Amino acid sequence: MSMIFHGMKLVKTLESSLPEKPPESLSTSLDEIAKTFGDANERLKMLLEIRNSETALNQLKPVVVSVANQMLMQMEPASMQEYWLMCGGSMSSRGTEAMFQTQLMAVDGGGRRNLTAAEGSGASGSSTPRQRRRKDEGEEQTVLVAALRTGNTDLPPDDNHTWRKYGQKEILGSRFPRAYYRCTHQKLYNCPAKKQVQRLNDDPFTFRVTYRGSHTCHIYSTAPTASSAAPTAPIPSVTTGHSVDYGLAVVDMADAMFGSGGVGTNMDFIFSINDPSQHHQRFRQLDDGDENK
DNA sequence: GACATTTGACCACG
DNA sequence: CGTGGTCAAATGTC
Repeated sequence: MSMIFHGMKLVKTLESSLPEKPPESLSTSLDEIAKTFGDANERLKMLLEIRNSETALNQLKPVVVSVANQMLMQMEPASMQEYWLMCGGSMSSRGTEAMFQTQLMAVDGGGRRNLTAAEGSGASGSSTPRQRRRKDEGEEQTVLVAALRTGNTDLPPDDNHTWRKYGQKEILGSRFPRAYYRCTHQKLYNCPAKKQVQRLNDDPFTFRVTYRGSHTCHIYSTAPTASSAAPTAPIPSVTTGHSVDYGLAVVDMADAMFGSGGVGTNMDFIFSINDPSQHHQRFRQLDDGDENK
């Protein structure tokens, strides 16, 4: 939408200066307009792709389509301009090439298990098997993130949290291994946040990042929304001073603009528009055929 | 020495 | 029993 508005603005500018426009700059302006609308059309197609995948996604995310439609139908120019500015500021301050993120939030509705004691007991062969947590209850949030195209493209884009890698696993049907990270402050502040990073099969320059658990080692300027329904005792004294929580700030911003769906199910599409002339990323359908079995 | 990463093994779960 | 998530010893880095 913002790109369309931008294109319209260019058209108006051109229109007002048309009589005295020299042919060279006229050509430049037309090129710019054509490119802007072309890019907007490309993104529109992504959204339509999302809508068309309703059937597949509905099993998991009943609200996907409505939110996509909100994007398409209900955005107001004023808020779009604001959104544009917010995105631009946020992204430029980070200096990342992640141009396009799709956020998918879900709440695990599954049952929870009682975890027994014996945490941290011995290694293999011990008579008391160590406790292994599985099936983290709470929300799960999946984000498609463009990989850095310069430097080490193996590294997942920075999300302003410090993560410690604790595992890597070959995943059936995936060309690339899945990496497992947990919050660096897990021990210190009992922070339960974790994330998984997985390259997409058909686009090595895109990561699927799945966040689990919300950070309790951080302070948010705005109250986290559905993504942190029940945070466990935030630590007020922990102010790292290093920038804002980009990942969750994005969610908050999207919530503020679109409004959250019901508890636990909504989908926010984040277009990070640092430089609108670059968006090599294409939306990937979140279906099973895409990658994992 | 403290902390992060690697990696094979362990174990929960379907 | 296969798969995926986690553990923890070994190793690397600062």
